[in-house]
Amino acid sequence: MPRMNLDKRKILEAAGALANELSVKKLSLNALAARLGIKPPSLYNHVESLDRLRGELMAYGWETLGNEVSDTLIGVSGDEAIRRACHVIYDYASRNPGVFEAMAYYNSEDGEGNSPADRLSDIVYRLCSARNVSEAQATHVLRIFRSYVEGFALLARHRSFSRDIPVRESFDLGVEFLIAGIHQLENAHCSQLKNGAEQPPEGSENHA
Amino acid sequence: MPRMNLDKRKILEAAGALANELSVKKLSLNALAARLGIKPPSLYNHVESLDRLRGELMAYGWETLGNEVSDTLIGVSGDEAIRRACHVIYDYASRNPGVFEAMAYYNSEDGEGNSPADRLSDIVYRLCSARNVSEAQATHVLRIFRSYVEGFALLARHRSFSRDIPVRESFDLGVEFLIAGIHQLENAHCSQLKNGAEQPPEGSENHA
DNA sequence: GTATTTTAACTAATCATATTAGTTTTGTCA
DNA sequence: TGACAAAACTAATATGATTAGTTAAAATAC
Repeated sequence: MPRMNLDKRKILEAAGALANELSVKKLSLNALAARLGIKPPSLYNHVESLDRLRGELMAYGWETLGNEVSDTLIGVSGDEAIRRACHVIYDYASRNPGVFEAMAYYNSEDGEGNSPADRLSDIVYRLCSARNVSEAQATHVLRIFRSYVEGFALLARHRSFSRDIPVRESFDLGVEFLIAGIHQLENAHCSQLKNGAEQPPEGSENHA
Repeated sequence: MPRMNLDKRKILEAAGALANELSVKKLSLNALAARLGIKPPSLYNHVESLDRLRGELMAYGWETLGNEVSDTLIGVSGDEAIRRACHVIYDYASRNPGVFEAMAYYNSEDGEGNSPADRLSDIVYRLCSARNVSEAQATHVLRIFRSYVEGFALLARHRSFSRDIPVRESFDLGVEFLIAGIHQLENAHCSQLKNGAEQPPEGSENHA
């Protein structure tokens, strides 16, 4: 009978914590209600259904992550911006495995345009147009980065990687591969423009 | 009372078909039993639990995919082998979205060492050692490829990509980025060996 | 060929969880 | 203060996984 002072935020935070502890698929209304100190049916005053809750958790995760990425990129540009964005995403996924799983699974199906994918789009598009990479190719680049980063985070979460070789190094190397790929695009485009001979990309500067 | 002639294979095929039609999370014993012409409890003569079934579906998917990859690679080597392997995986994921989702989600947690990830390992390791890429780096390369290909397939499945720009082109471009990355590693290693100055990698040969 | 054992189907029952219906309580606002 | 809306509750329903216990078909032993 007492009133908890619940709002969407508190509920999503509790749901996120549960998802991180148990995994999304084990996130239940029972467990969530227990954690919030209410009975399961009371949740329906705040949420339409369990499935919808998962969808909102996804949106909440993207929003949080989008903010973290934005914060990291203040005053940073060029390749370094991409690197940092990738790292922030990867770290977020490590810290919030359950929420990140929701973000990957419940992708954009349930309405809720995923704003931070949009935010990431912006970053990549800006970086690409700062170089001479066409918008169509920027779209390719965006898809490639998202695929790599999300795929890596999911595999790492599922412990699909043996642990004898540092996982973080693999991730970083992949990011450098992709950044080098952008440079290739840029150079290909430049040499087209200049109509000159093929100019080799410089390669990543900091990797063994 | 009549006896269906069920075996694991038939059951997994029906489960796979259902997963592809409905998605893994909607794969239920009810639906599966109905499709097989038996009552739900009878399934327990063949399968330990729904969760275990999903795990076996994952293993079955990896095995099938592993065979397809092997078949494709007969008589093919070098970069082309990598390209083909990536395409086969991507096609498989497109044809069997539900099963592939199981393969990504239920990764190796539930026992069942995933043999075809091993098969892919073999391919990548062989390709790397044919060049001068160390074993540790081959591990990085393997992780990077898996992440990219699985991540891309999942995002494509979830329709996270706008459809105005061909998705397949994005995928192919990413594969070329990663192949170029392997070449970079190779060159980096060669120039170390020769103790020469840094030699810029040549870049991928066939992309705009 | 019959008897025994195992296998795979069944029905009936249980349990967990999401969800709905209907009620009560609490806080807000005129 | 008194009406109203929001948010909690209890009780009930539905669905789906799972278990218990039963029966019939196939395989095996004699």
